[in-house]
Amino acid sequence: MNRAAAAIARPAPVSVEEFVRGSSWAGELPSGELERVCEETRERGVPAGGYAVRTATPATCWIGVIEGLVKLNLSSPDGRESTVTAVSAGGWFGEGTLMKAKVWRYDVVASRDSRIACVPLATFERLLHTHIGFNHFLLGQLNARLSLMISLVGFDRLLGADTRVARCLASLFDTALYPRTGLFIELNQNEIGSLAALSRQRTNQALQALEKAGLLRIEFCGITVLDLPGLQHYQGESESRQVLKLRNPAH
DNA sequence: CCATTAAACACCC
DNA sequence: GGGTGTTTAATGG
Repeated sequence: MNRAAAAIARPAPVSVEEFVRGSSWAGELPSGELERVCEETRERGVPAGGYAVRTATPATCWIGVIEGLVKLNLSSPDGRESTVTAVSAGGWFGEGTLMKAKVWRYDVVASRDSRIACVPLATFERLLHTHIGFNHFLLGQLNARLSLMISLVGFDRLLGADTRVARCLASLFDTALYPRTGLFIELNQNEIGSLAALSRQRTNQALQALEKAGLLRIEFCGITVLDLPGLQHYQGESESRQVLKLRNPAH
């Protein structure tokens, strides 16, 4: 097991300690406390396709992505899976679970070889109870997450397929939640479909439309975003009539 | 009808 | 061998 983790951390570009010290909330802590957090935080390697977290298991740590990309997956009883969002390097997740149920409500699957930082529950609770600056960070984080989720519900209910793919991809660039997302997103078309709740071939059509519109480039096992504002505001033609049907039905 | 999708294909990294 | 692009038949609004 440790062999795998060591193999994944090839040249180890960023140590856990460097990662924690470089996090946006590190500045909210006094130096002694930050040092203690660094000592208590453990690193874990997760190979592509491996689980960082499994649904219905106890949540014992707050998790930051040092390197790689992980997907937060919901699964239905019949075995289908849907990706709620993907967390890239620099992102943190699980604070809501640690503060409430303390049982994971989703799977977290590495979409490629990843390294994660695990802040133990006890450490997280100490920060929560003793540092107001950390609380400010958490409020911002929860607010950003809520905002993202409201957007996602809107995508599902109001948008057509092409536009939904565009917005779901754009949502991965939320700077508050995912501070260091590069323009290349290493997700295959199956995974993008899972994000937008679409089949693979419909996703492929949508991506081709977006590429034709000059908003992104389709790569092998991923896409490169060329025009992020364009993706955020994209409105396909075929969708507009579906939206019209929903607008002012009585008038 | 029209759009979507699962299944099955043929490429090609 | 898995990711991609495309076709076909089946399905559902």
